[in-house]
Parts: sequence; structure tokens; C-alpha cells
Amino acid sequence: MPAEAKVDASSARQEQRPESRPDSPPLTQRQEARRRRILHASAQLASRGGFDAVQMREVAESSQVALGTLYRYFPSKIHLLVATMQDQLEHMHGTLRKKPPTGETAAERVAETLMRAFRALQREPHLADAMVRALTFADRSVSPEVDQVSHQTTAIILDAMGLEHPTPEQLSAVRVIEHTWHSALITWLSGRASIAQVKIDIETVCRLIDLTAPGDAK
Amino acid sequence: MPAEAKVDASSARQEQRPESRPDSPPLTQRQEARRRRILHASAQLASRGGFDAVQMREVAESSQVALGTLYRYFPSKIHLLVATMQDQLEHMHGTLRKKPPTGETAAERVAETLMRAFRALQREPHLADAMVRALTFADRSVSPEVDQVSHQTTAIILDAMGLEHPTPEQLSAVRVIEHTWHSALITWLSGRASIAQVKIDIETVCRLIDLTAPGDAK
DNA sequence: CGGTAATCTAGAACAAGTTACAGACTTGAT
DNA sequence: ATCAAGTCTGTAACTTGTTCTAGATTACCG
Repeated sequence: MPAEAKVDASSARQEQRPESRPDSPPLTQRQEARRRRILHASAQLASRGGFDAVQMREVAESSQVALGTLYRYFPSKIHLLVATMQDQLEHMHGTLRKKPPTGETAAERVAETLMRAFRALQREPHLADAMVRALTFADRSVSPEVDQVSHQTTAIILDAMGLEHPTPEQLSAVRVIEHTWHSALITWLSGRASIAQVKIDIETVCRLIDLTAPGDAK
Repeated sequence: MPAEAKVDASSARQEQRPESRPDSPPLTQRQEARRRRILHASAQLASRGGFDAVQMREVAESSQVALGTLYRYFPSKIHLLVATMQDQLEHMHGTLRKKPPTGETAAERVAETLMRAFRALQREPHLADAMVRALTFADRSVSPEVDQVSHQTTAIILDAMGLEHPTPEQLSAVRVIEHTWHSALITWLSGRASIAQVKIDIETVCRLIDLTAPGDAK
């Protein structure tokens, strides 16, 4: 019934899905390529002018795809930008993993990691703007995707803490840290808080970790 | 030069501005009335269908004002909804002031106050949706207004803490509490967190206060 | 009063997200 | 090779936020 061969081990040998995405319908190579072109175009346009510069017609044109196809892959601009964020987060997680934070306490390590991520975002403030605005503007129809971003963020923070089996209290602290992280990003992006202020906020919230794990971990 | 008499003490005697808004150009009674009609229509439409239901043409029609006039009063939908939020916050602050929280510690009082506010929002989830989405989606052009909302929120929290002269550490804690408050609201509104979860997050972050003020206050 | 400048109104026009549709293309199965 | 079904393309239409314009109103000032 389908079209554009779902890649299996037959003719064109290629792994089903290079990424670890648990997609329902596996994509063909060409579809995977389209998807990547779209995400690339999205990130590129976002890097220029932020949220407003990511215009669906332009994304379609840049990625050599018809508008209807773009909407088949990403049912809305918000979906597209949240997917772009997932993509960037994977990069980021990989990068962060390579150089683990060096702080003594878990709180220090988390703050260090988040500030490192923050510095990465500073290098592409427009892109950060587009992704974060999309994330917070997302409504219920994007919940699964936003949740995945959230889980990825949680994973990064837990990595930094160096915990295998966090307690419920610690998970609560992580949730609050994520809240603070997102909201602080927004205030910075909209020019209502300085970078120094963001740093203070992150360090402040990270103290919550010490509250739940007075000893330490790892 | 102007039209529609800027109300002064001359002919039509009426106080300049019933509210405490530090507006640059004082408004006439009719202008004040228009402004109120617009805000009322905005809140009413928002209460129905949330952010999407607040359509500028509908707001204009509901408030008996031409579209161009609406845009003169509120230069964008975001401005309008943020102003609506300011309006609602004033109400809320007044209401909360009447029954101060009863908790022992500052942390308890703040958590109690925020949960009370949260329950108020639950009664009009669509309105909450519209206001919060607007708040987090606002770009730099709305910064002054968003800042005012933030200040109002800070005032509410400081009220609950019962502090006259908060220390810098305490102000940092308050900032983080606000971050958490906003972000937790978003996750609740988009259906990614339960009410219970929001409660936990708020209680968790409020512990930060105990960290900065081990004794107490008031 | 009468003049004049700002405001308001009604409605068209424009922009970008989204949807709809007809026809061409690709694929897997027969 | 051919068929059926799903996919992609190109394009127009629709929706809603925003801007623009011409003319009617309103308010201040002399």
C-alpha cells in the first residue's frame, strides 16, 4: 500500500533509523533526508531572525519540499520548532557528555552544566528565541513532543548530578530546576534579565539539590 | 490639539485616573470607558475559548469599538492579553490581601498564597491559558508591560512572606519562585502536569525561602 | 460660536499560518 | 510490466493578526 519504499534490508541496504527515534512508521532514506533538510532549513532561518523568520513557505522552499509536504511532516510551525529543539538538544547532550562538569557537589555540577548550555544558546540567540518561544507557546496538541524535550532536559540534569536512582525529592528538585531554566531563558530572551541575573537564578535554584542530598552522589 | 477632552478639574469634574496607572497621557472618561469595555470583552472571550478565542475583530465588535481603535489602545493581541492579565492580577492581589495566609513559616505562607491564586485560575482555565500564553510569548516590544506583571507578582509574594526589607538572597529566591510559578502554570495548562504536581513543585521551590531566612519574619 | 487637531469609524488591503485539491510520482505487490 | 495506494508538488483559498485610508466626530481654544 505505501509508497517510497520503507527501507528494509532488501534492495537498498540502510539501517532503518539512524537516530533512536521511536517513530511509528519507519521512514525511507529519501523521507529521512527530507526531514533532515526541513529541520536544517528551520534551524538556519531561526538562526537569522528568530521565531518570526521561520516562515513555513520559506522553510518549504529552502528545504526543496512542497508546502503540503512540510505540513505532512510537521503539522504546525510549533511542531516544527519543537522538533528543531529536540534535534538541537540531542547535539547538546552529546557535547555535554564529552566534558562532564567538574564541580564538587551535585548542585555545582548542575549549575555548571546549565550555564554551559546557556552559553551555547547565547551563540545563537535567534535560534534559542525561536525554539523556546515555540516550546512555551505549544498547546496540548504538541504535548508529546514537548514532553520529550522535557525528558531530554531531565536526562541532562540527572547526568550532571551523577545519580543512578534519584529519590522523589530529588526529582522534584529537578523539576523545579527545569522550570527555572525555561523561565529564566525566556526573561533573558525577551531582554528583561541580564546574563548575570540568569546565572544567579540558576545557582540559586540549584541549591535545592543540596537540600535533598546533603551528602552527595556519584 | 487633542480631542475628547483630557479630563481635568474644569468642566466635567472627575478624577484624572481612577486607577493607579502611571499612564503618560491621561484618558478622558469615555476613553477610560472604552478601555474597560475592551478589557472586559477580552477577558470574556478568553474565558470561553482561551487564547485562540480572543480574536481582535471579535474583541472590537464586543466592545463596540472600531478595529483601528482597538489597535490604538493595545498595539497587539499580546499587549491586550498582557494588559488583561495586569487587570486580573490587581483584582487578585486585592482579594488575597483580604485574607492573609496563615502558615507558620514564610515558605508555608507563600506556598499557601500561590496555591490560592492557582485555585482561582482553575476556575477560569481558558482565561488563564490566554493570559499565560500571551505572557510567555511576549517579545521585547511588550517588555514594559510584562515587567509590570512581574513586579505585581513579586509584590504578592513579598506580601505573603511578610517582609519589609528582603535581603538580596531572598529576592533571588522570590525570582526563582516566580520562574517556577510561571513554568508550572504552563505545564499544567498544556496538560503535561497535574494539579497535584503543580502543588508539589510550588512547595518544593518555596523551601528555598527557608534556606535564606532560617528564623522567620513578620 | 468656529477652527483645528486629534480621535474614532468602517472597510479594504496585506501578511503569514493553515487547508484543500488536482495531478504527477514512487513503491510494493501481483 | 502493471496496478493500486500512498506520497509529493504546485497552487489557490481561507483565516486571523495587523496596517492603511478616507471621512465623520469630538474636544480644546480663542
